[in-house]
Amino acid sequence: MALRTAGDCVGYLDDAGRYAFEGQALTDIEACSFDRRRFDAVAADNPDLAAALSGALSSALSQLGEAMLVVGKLRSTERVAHFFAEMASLHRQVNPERGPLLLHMNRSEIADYLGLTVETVSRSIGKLKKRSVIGLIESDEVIVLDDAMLREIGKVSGEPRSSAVG
Amino acid sequence: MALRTAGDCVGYLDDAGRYAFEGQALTDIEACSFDRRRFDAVAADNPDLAAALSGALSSALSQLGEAMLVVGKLRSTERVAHFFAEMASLHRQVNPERGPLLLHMNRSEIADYLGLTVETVSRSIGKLKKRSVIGLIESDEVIVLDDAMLREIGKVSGEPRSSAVG
DNA sequence: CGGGCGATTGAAAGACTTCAATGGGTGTGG
DNA sequence: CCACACCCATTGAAGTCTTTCAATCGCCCG
Repeated sequence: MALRTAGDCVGYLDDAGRYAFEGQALTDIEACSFDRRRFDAVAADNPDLAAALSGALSSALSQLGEAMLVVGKLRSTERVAHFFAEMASLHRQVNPERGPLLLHMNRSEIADYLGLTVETVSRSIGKLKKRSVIGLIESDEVIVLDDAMLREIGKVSGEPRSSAVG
Repeated sequence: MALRTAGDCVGYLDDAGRYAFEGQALTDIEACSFDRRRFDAVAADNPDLAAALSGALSSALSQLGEAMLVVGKLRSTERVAHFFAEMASLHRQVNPERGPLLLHMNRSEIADYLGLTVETVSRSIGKLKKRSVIGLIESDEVIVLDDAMLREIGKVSGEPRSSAVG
């Protein structure tokens, strides 16, 4: 339900206080995990760490809130545009040099992430391509041709549901 | 994007570390707010409080995750059923005695909460009523006639999208 | 009684899904 | 080395669901 990149924390404590996490790595990764008891002990002595943890949780919360709005209020092509914009943002964050955006996800995974079907995703990508907002090198290698337009299309606005941005 | 009831915490810290919250009270409420600096100081000395705060955040996170699935994978009538089930659950939690469920929301607010239109919500409620899953006293006073069925209809399952529960 | 607001209902249009078929790439076995 | 099977992406057509546009109904209030 959310995308993470290098340096991010994952997981949370469920209602029973147990660590909960489900995820899938899109690339090779390195990850650290900590013993809960010892981590809490350290956190108790380091207000900064506790604050950072709380910050991570808050950040995840606002990210999920954003995703809710995307899924609840955006049409298929708009959702796909938002997804690409999000991906591009993460990509820049880790990989400053300009280069094609590697999705590391096939259509089926994208569809699942956006609550759509494979076919709709494919058609939406087609529209974005035809409008020259993006370009495709491979089916999972994207070039953002018009970042401003991409963000505009994928933007969540308060209006009902008809911002068919030309 | 989420429903809260008596005793719940609201709000979180945004990326800049500032308190962020938007909400709407459906009934008269009493609320407490705390000075951030002093609260943090107290939390630093009370690991239990810090843990409770972290728990509240985690709980909000899992609640939002659930909502994501509802909005992303359920059809209109299923979403409405889920909403009623959720409402009924909160209602029981605060108000154990059997009684009609007061929504405190009009159709427009429900529609917004579920990412649907007023008309669709109205039609979905009509279907639930016709199937004798719920009954209406007033437009915002509901009686749950078949709680099991309500939960079944509003359940998020892994299957694609065609569990037209008879 | 008329006006206004919320809810419901109907009809048509629009969007997405589902079913079905095709094309491109890759990997395997003959 | 090539043929074939397979997976993924794309495209087409039909079907289903939701939205949009409109009209009606009931209720409360002035």
